[in-house]
Amino acid sequence: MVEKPASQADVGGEVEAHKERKGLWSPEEDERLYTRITRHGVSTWSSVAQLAGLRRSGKSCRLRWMNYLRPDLKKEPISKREEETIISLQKSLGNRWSVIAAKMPGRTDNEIKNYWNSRIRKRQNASPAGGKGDSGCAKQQGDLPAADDKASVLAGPRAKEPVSSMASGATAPPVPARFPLFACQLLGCGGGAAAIAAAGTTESTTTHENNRAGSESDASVGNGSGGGGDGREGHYYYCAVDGDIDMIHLMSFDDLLEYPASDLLMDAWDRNGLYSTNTGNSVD
DNA sequence: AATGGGCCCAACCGCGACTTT
DNA sequence: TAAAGTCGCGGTTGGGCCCAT
Repeated sequence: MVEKPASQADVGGEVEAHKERKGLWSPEEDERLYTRITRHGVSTWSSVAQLAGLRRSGKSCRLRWMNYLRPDLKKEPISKREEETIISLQKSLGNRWSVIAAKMPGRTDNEIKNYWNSRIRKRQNASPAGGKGDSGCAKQQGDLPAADDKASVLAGPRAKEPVSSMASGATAPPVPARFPLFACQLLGCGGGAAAIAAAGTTESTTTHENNRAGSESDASVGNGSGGGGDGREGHYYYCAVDGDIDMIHLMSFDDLLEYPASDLLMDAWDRNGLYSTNTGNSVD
């Protein structure tokens, strides 16, 4: 993907040494950017470009990191379940790709936007009946309105909201220590998984896959699945994602309790780190 | 084997919001 | 308070790949 003609890849070339480069990134540029960010973090993106010795705009560096180099990105294709999430969230949030991406750990807004534009929208246009023709889960999606609605509520009416800022690298707010850590999964393919965890700490156990760069000094680096406040006083949520849960909904404990117990699979950890599975809706 | 069209994805562009001075 | 700098978002584009002809 990053291959390019040699004429465009002369990172250190003398010709046009001061001219900003555009186009595809070479492996060497990727290496420089990755090394720079993982070792020193990000102060400003324009300085990253400079200090990494790249003739790229800060904007371009940011885009490359966010969409390709970030260690917490998923490399595998978007799954059926994730596709359903995209459809569901797009329906409730519109084309707020960054907000949608913030609810899908490891996925970027660009990736989701591309996926939507190239596949889902096209398919929906092809089927006049509202674009649900191909999904055997359409009914279940309709039967689980809460997931969408809650996502919508938590996203809030404003353009700026905390989930989005987490995806952009903001620091997670402290999570109240009194809550046990748990993750739950809504039954039914339409609803997909709902995973949520409130932890005694904001670290390690709740992050998705890895958070290598996130351990660096700058908060903008590789924040994993993140977490944050839900915008309502006194409520915090935190995401927990494991290999089987490839998408999440964020909700408060109160929101979660609105689901009937039969709709929930609960994997739970207590605050001592003890794990049990399918414990029903007893989140307390 | 050549080629034309469609698809997919990485990256750019323009703009608004936010932050800093 | 205003201006400049920076960031982040959504829309769009360009090019490579794949497949049918």
